[in-house]
Amino acid sequence: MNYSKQREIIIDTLTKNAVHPTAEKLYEIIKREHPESKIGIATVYRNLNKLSSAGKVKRINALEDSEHFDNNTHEHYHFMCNKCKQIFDIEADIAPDLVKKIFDKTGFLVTDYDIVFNGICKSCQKK
Amino acid sequence: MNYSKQREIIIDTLTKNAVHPTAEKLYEIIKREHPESKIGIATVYRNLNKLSSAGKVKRINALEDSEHFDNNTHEHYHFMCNKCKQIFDIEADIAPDLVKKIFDKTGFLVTDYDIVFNGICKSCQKK
DNA sequence: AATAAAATGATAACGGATATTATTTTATGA
DNA sequence: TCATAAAATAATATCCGTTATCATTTTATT
Repeated sequence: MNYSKQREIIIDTLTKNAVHPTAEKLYEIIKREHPESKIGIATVYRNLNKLSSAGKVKRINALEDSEHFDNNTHEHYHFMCNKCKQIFDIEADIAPDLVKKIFDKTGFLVTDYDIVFNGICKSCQKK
Repeated sequence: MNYSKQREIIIDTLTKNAVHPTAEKLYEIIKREHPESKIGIATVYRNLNKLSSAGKVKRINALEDSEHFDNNTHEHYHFMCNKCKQIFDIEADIAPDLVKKIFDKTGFLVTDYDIVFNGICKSCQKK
């Protein structure tokens, strides 16, 4: 992967915005914060795809219309609040050894997975 | 929900096809098996949405372009093989008490979730 | 500096899903 | 059982997130 200014901005912006933005959201932020960059939406999609194939970004399939992205590729899950629509991190230790358990039980080799819980977050419950 | 012949066919066909079809696939099967029914694709989508809101059908977000549906609404997970693209069931006991664990740990109230593993199934590994 | 490979911007195109609308079917109850 | 309102349907236009295309620019290599 060759260097590009745009990719640097994309990675940088995703890292600074740990809110798990969609490609579109990320594009908006970049346009706002780097108006000189003249970056195109296709470039954002192209790079997020490339980075997620390379394992440098995690794609989150959030039971919604569009995908979200996360610069944290360490094992963890997500929780999306149905009211405020925010996405929170959930530590992976609530369900240990999933890959091994599945292999032992079924012989299936898990290479990737994505766990997204839906519900109401703590602060939205109080409202 | 009022009765309709089309909805009956949709439920019936989904029940008989435990392969977790997409709306489009289901539509094709119905056209083939009930050519007299003249069912429209929008009706299939409309009913699957309605049935899943009513909890009578489970929507599966399979890290793919389109959604799949499952008539089995009991708690279980899914495994999608990257080679043969088949979707298999995984029993829920590999990760017990997720909802409770999340609530205890974070205060978030989980109302729904969807776990889809990706990888290579047993028979595709041999090839 | 010359060249090839990679990346970009602009935008057309794709495709899954939904909205629209006129029509038909179902449920209700007089 | 007929009249009426609500629900559902078929056909299709539309929406919108994402990808493909392609001419141009940038990066890496020698």
